[in-house]
Amino acid sequence: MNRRRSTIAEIAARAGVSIPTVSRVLNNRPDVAPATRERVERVIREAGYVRSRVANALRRGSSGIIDLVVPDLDSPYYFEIIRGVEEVLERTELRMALSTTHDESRRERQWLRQVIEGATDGAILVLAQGQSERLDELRRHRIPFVVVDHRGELGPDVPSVGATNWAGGRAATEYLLSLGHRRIAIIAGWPNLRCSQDRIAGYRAALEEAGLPIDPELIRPGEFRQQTGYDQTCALLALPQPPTAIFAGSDLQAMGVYAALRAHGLRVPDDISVVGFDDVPIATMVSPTLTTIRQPLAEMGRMATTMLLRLIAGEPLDSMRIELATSLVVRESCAPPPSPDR
Amino acid sequence: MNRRRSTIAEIAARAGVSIPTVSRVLNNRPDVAPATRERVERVIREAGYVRSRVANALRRGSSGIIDLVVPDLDSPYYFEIIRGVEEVLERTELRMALSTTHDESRRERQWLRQVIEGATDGAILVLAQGQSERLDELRRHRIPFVVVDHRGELGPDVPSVGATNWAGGRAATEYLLSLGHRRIAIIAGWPNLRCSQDRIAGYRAALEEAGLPIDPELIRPGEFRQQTGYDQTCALLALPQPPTAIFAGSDLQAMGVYAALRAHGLRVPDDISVVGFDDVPIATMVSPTLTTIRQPLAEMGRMATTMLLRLIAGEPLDSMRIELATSLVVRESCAPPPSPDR
DNA sequence: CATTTTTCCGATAACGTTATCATAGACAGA
DNA sequence: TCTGTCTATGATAACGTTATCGGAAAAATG
Repeated sequence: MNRRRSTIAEIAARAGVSIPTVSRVLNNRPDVAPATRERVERVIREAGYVRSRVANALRRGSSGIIDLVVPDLDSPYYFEIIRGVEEVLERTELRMALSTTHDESRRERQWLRQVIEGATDGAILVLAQGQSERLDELRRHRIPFVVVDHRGELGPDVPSVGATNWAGGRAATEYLLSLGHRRIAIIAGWPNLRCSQDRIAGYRAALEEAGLPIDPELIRPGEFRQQTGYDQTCALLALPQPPTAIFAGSDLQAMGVYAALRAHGLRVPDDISVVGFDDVPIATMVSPTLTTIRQPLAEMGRMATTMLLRLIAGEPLDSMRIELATSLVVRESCAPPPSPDR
Repeated sequence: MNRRRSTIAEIAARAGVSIPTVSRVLNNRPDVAPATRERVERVIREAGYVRSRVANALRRGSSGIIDLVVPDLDSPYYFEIIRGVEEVLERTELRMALSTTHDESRRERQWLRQVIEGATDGAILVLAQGQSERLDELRRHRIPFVVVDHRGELGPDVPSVGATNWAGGRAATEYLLSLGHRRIAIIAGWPNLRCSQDRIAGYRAALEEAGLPIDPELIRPGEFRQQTGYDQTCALLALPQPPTAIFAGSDLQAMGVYAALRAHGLRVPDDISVVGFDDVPIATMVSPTLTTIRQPLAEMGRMATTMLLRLIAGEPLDSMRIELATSLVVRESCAPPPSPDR
C-alpha cells in the first residue's frame, strides 16, 4: 500500500487546505470551520495518516516520554512500583521508558545521559544510596523528577514518595510483643540505608516502650535478598539464646528465613514466628502465608507519577515529601512463642 | 547556571567552527582534523552540552526507542521476559518503552497508535490471542517487530520466539509416569491458545505411548492464574477417582493447586504430586519447592531483542520462528503415588 | 613547478511539525 | 456606506539536528 509514512503536507494537498490548517485539525483547535474540519479528518482517515511524534516533540519541546529508572529488575519490589506507574501513565498520552542502573558507577552516568538526551518530559527515580549529585544535574537541565523510596538522605526540596518505615518497624514489633514474644530479632537492609535505620528505630522504640532490653546480637544487617534471610537466620539460631520471632527486612528475605528454619527442622509459626516487609504477591502463596508489613508499592508508584504529572504541568506540589502508611497484614506466620518449659 | 539547553549552534560559535563540524565531532566522523576535534570536544564538555535526541531522530528517521508491549504487568511471567529484553537493550543506545494492552479492545488500537506515532525503531510484542490484523498494520508502517510466545496461529513470515510447549507437556507427563503415576491431570490455559493445545498434545502423546487411556475428565481448561489452579484442583479432588498427580499450566496455577491441596489436608508430594510450568522465582521459594517445566523466559526476551536488532539493522534473520527448549527441573513436589492399598 | 588527489570544513537544505503573524472575507453597528 | 470586530485560513519561520555538495587549503604526484 502506501510505502512511505505520509506527512501533514500530503494531507493538506489532498484536502485542498494549507499545512497549518491540518495541524489545527489534528490538535483540535477551535478555529477551524466545521466543514473544513470534516473534510480534513476524512482525508486523514483515508490516507491512514499518523502524525510524527518526533517532529511534534522537536517543535513543541516535549517528547511525551517519561523515564522510570530502577536499580534492578530482579525483585518483585520494583515490579510493583512499575505497575503503579504504568497504571497512571496508561490513562495519559505519555509513554514510559524503563531503564536500570544496576548501581554500577559505570552505568550511573549512562542512564543520566540517556535520560537527559532523550528529551524526557520527566523522570521517576527509584534509586539506591547517594546519587544526590545526579539529582542536581537533572535539576540543572530543568527535568522534573520525583524520587521513590530513596534510601539515603534527601534534601527538603526534593519531591519524593516513601513509606512510613518507622511506624512499620514499630507495628511489627508491637504485634510480636502482643503475642508474648520477648526475644525478637530484626534482619534489616544495609545499615547506611535510611529505611533500614528507620525500621530499626521503630523496633527499638517498641521494645523500649515495653521496657525490654535491646540485644545488639538480635539486630542483623544485610541485603534485602533471600540469601541474607537464610544466612542471618542460621546465625541467629546458633546464638546461645535464639530469638522466638524474626522480623525480616523484606518478604524475599523472609523466604530465606523460612528456608533456613525448615532446614533446621523448625516449624513456622509453632516454633518461631516470622514477619516480613513489603507484602509482595509471594506472601500469600507460601505456606504458612506470611504476616507482613504492607508497603503500598503500587500506590507509591501511582502517587509518584501523579506528582510528576503535576510538576510537568507546572502546577505546585502540595507537599514535597509524601509518606504513605505501612500497615500490618496478619496472616499465618505468627503465633505466641512456644511455652518456656521447652 | 545555564538555564536553557545548549544547542549545537552555540558550541559551534564558541569553538569558532561551523555547525556541521560540531555534528561531525559528535558523531565521530573521520573527516575532522585532530586539533579541531579536540577543541570542539573541550567546548562541548565545558558547556555541559547534551545533544537533542529528538532533533537527531527527526533528521535521521530513527528514534532510538523500541517498544515492548505486554498484555499485563500482573505476572512474574512477563517480568522475566521484560528482564531479558532489558539485558540486551542496556548494552545498546536504545531505550525501552514499556506499555500494556490489557487485552481490552478499547486499548488495542491505542497501543498500536502509540507505537506507530512514537516513531519506534521496532517493537517486541507479547500478545494474547489473535491480533494478526494489528501485525499487518505494523508491517504496513514498516515497523520491524518480533512476537514473543504468541498464543495463537501465526503466519510463517512473522518473526517470533517461543518455547517447545509440546516437548514440555510430554516431558512433564513422562516424568510423572516414570514415578509410577497412572492418573495424571493437566490444567491448561484457554483451549484456544496455541500453547495450551500443544502442551495437551504432548501430554496425550506421552500417555498414549505408555499405552494408557486418556480420561477427558482429567484435562481441565482455565486461565494461567492462581485461582484457576485452586478451583480446578477442587474439581479434580471431587472426582470419583481423583488423580495422583497434577500438571499445572503455570507456576502461579501450581500455587493455587498447593493451596487447594492444603485446604483438603493433602500433602505434596506424599499424597499427590504437582508439576508446574514456567519456572519463575517463586518455584524455589515455596515448600515443597516446585518441580516444573522451565521456560527460558528471560532468554526468550533476549533472543527476541537480538532478532529485532538484526531486523532494524536490515540484516536477514536465520530463521523466522525460533523455539527455545523447555526443560524439566526436578525439585521436591513429586514422588511416587501413594500405595494403592490406601 | 604544474597538476592531481586528498583532507578538512562551511553553506545550505532538508526532516515534519507547530507558533506567530498577517489577511481576506463575513457580519454587525453607526 | 463606512468602520470595526470576528472568524477562518495561509505564509513563513522556527525547533536542533544531519546529509549533500562544493570549495579551499594541504599534500601527493608527475
